[in-house]
Amino acid sequence: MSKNKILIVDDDDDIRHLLKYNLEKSGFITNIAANGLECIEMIKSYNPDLILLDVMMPGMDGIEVCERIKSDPQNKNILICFLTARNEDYSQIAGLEAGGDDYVSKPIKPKVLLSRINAILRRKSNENPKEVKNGIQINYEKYVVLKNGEEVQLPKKEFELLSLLHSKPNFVFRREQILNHVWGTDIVVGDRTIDVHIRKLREKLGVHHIVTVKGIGYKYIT
Amino acid sequence: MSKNKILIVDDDDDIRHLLKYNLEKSGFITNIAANGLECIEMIKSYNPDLILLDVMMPGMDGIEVCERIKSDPQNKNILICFLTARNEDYSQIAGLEAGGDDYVSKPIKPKVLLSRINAILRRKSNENPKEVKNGIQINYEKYVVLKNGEEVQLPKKEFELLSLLHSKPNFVFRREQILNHVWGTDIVVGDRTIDVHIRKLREKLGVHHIVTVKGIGYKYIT
DNA sequence: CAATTTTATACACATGTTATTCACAATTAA
DNA sequence: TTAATTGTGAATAACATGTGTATAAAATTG
Repeated sequence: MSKNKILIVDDDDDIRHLLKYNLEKSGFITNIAANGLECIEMIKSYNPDLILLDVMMPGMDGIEVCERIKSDPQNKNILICFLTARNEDYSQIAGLEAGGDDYVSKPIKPKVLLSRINAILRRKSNENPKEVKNGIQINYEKYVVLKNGEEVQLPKKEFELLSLLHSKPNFVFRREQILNHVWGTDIVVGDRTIDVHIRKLREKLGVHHIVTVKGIGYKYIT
Repeated sequence: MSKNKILIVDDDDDIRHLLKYNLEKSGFITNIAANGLECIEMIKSYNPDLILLDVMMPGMDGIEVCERIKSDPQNKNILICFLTARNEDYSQIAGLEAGGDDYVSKPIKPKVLLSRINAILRRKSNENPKEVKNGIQINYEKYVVLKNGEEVQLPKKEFELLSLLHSKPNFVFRREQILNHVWGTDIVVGDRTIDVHIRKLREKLGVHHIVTVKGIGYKYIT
């Protein structure tokens, strides 16, 4: 698992750098933004996994920043953790929290923050376990396959077929199972269809990843 | 190895009894439940090894029943095999399948069901890698045989034949039994067919693993 | 919305594998 | 020894899969 990138957004310079220091010491890659605008501009280039977002900021407040971020489907897998001051109104945050994120109250205790961050990331990584298997990594959200780090765009059916096989490495999927999962039960396709898609995958990923088990089906090997 | 207990859960009375009849004929102990609630109530007292669980049922559907069962750590070694109708949505089953179970599509052919059940049970009994029997180990998921740790790919019939013999080391299977299990009861093959397959296995695994019992059949020795 | 490109499927045929048969040799048990 | 049974080599049948190409369907683009 590669290091997680965290974007710290707070108008207070001291807090920014305190957090940066602590998080980097714990192995995260960090970057900082002083306000909502900077944050939004930075997302594209920095592509953080998680944003620590101060709620109370001059100009655009954290809630609004969050809404803007989440409104772009491209960012739907970016996690947001609010930093809230004591006495802050939690009602709005509560709503967002239902979306899966979290918040930490100031004053921030590094240990608390850290465990909170780890919890969020763990939750997230459980959601879509994208381990690398045999040089092939699948990103279900971006709908893209990484072959030795290099992005390979696969058409829908090929992607789904690979996902299935990849989800259980070394497990032999019967042709019937493959049909049911990738094509669905009500669709009838010729019996060469699976083979053709397997061929395409082998062309794109290299022949050695998918192994035929004659009379049964196919398996993705590690 | 004691007889395996199977709990059959389906709302259709005919199917329940058809399955019960077939499975008992094949040597399983069975019990039936007509819906999810009955099933769950029955688990504690009956303690099945495997549950055949219809997906589409009035009230609680099979998926939910499964989730409930699996949520209790006590039941974690109960196997679940879904019975699915054509046109059923497999997306949820896919996830559960990753847990190690399987499914059979309706209309259920007794022979398919039986071989599926046996595969699941074998897979299971193979899970905790106990002693290797005479240097030969079978991996039912990968559909390979490990000969001193080295993978050997066997064709379907050879694999099934070996699986059968291997499942009960030192037990002599009569030729008739072998035919029934590997070839099925309605298929007629010449009387040299078994021998030929045995020969192939001996070639691939070494002659000393399978012993002929003249006039009776064969056994896999440890 | 028509043109174009991409993706999905079909199909015929090549290829390779697996299953089976058969004639006959070897073995074994009585 | 003999009759039954099993082992074996080689031929063939049956089958499953790979592949080139055609076509259909879907998505994209101007």
